[in-house]
Amino acid sequence: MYAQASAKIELPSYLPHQSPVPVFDGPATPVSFFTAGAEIYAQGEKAGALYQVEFGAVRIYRLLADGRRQISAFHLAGETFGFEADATHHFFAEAINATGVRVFRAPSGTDMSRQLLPLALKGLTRAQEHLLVLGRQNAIERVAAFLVEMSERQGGLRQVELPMSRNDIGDYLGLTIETVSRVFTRLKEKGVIRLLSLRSIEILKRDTLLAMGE
Amino acid sequence: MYAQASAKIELPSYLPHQSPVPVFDGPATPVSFFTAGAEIYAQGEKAGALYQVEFGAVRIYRLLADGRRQISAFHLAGETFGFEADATHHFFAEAINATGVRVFRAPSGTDMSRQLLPLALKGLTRAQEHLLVLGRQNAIERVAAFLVEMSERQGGLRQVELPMSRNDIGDYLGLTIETVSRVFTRLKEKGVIRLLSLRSIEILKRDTLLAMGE
DNA sequence: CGGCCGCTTGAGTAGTATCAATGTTCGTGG
DNA sequence: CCACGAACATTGATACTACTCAAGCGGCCG
Repeated sequence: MYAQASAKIELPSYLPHQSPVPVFDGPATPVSFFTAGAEIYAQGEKAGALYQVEFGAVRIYRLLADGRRQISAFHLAGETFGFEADATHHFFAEAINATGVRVFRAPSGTDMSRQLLPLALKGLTRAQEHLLVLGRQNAIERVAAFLVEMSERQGGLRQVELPMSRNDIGDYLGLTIETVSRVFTRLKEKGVIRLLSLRSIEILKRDTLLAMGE
Repeated sequence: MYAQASAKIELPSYLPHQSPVPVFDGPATPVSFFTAGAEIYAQGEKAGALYQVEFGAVRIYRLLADGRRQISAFHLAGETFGFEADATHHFFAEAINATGVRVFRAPSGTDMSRQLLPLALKGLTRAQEHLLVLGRQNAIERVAAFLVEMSERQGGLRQVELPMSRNDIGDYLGLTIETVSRVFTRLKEKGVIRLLSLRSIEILKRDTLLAMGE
């Protein structure tokens, strides 16, 4: 459907908060460009490569047979994804916006354990913390936790860029798009946040937000 | 509160389905015994050791300030846990029943990456799959997925031992104890499962259960 | 055998999903 | 640069699932 595009990519307005340091010492690999919605890899595909976001954002997700979707992670500029427990991808990866991804393929025989372990452990901790959000928090708490997380991942600034749609946020938080929208409205009414645009919010009461996200 | 007990441990009726192979080649370490409810480590404690379940079962969890609890994982005989992204434990670990745990401490300077990476990746995949359950499945689907998971981890047998209480199951699935109980009743009424005892079920219609758990 | 803890069952409610309509934004082409 | 259309987001009304509160049951241990 969507193919890789190598021309006419608009640069997003937000920049990497984490400098994209190569994952391992190897030959410089080219950057692949993906348009909004383009698939980077699919569940069931053969795995093996590592992917580092240069700019843009990526969603990692799984589907149920009836189409219900759970996004297990977003990856922003500087972050690495794509490692798997076996030779197969267990998830889908898609570009959310126009996105640049650097692909690394370790020469066969190379042991990447030392480089990969910290990334895997970081991901594991983040996933387990997200389990608490999905299992035990209500809609307001989930959205608050999400906004705090996005803020911290963007350097803790007041202004937070949300590269993803309300639909993506819902599928990340286990909520419907309508509920996400209503919570945003309530947070606005309470003066906790302000919407600069649909994809850009300003945090006015950080403490309140932190307390909500628990 | 609960201290390590070294005497009068009852052996549980279920056996390891996975032989407890030492995690790394090192001096044989003794087995620590924990009574039901005993803490193995706490959130905030200094991490560093690895733990392998010899017999019994362990729950890994986090708490919210108001006491809500999310169990992120159960570990059965043969499984290894306790590795962290940094030097601090981010979760609590408790024995569910009388449990034997072998503790490994790598000599300082040892690089365990090769051994740990597959474990971390396995845990990451399992956590991400659990996100789908918590985020997008209803009560019946969650319980069905749980029973299938427990069955598979015990060798795919018809009879499944549940070492944990309904409360633990609820906190793992993001449900209340009452809802878990009601779902068990419905599954019984539908002839999908049969309760041999509170902690032991027989799967009568595996296909139905698989379809429910998606 | 009695008491306690864990489990089950029931009634009522809160919170989120669903369905539906309206409003807004953004990208395209005139 | 503006107008249009499609996709995305918000708002409202209603339904339904799972939670809360409460009472009763049952197995297990002392």
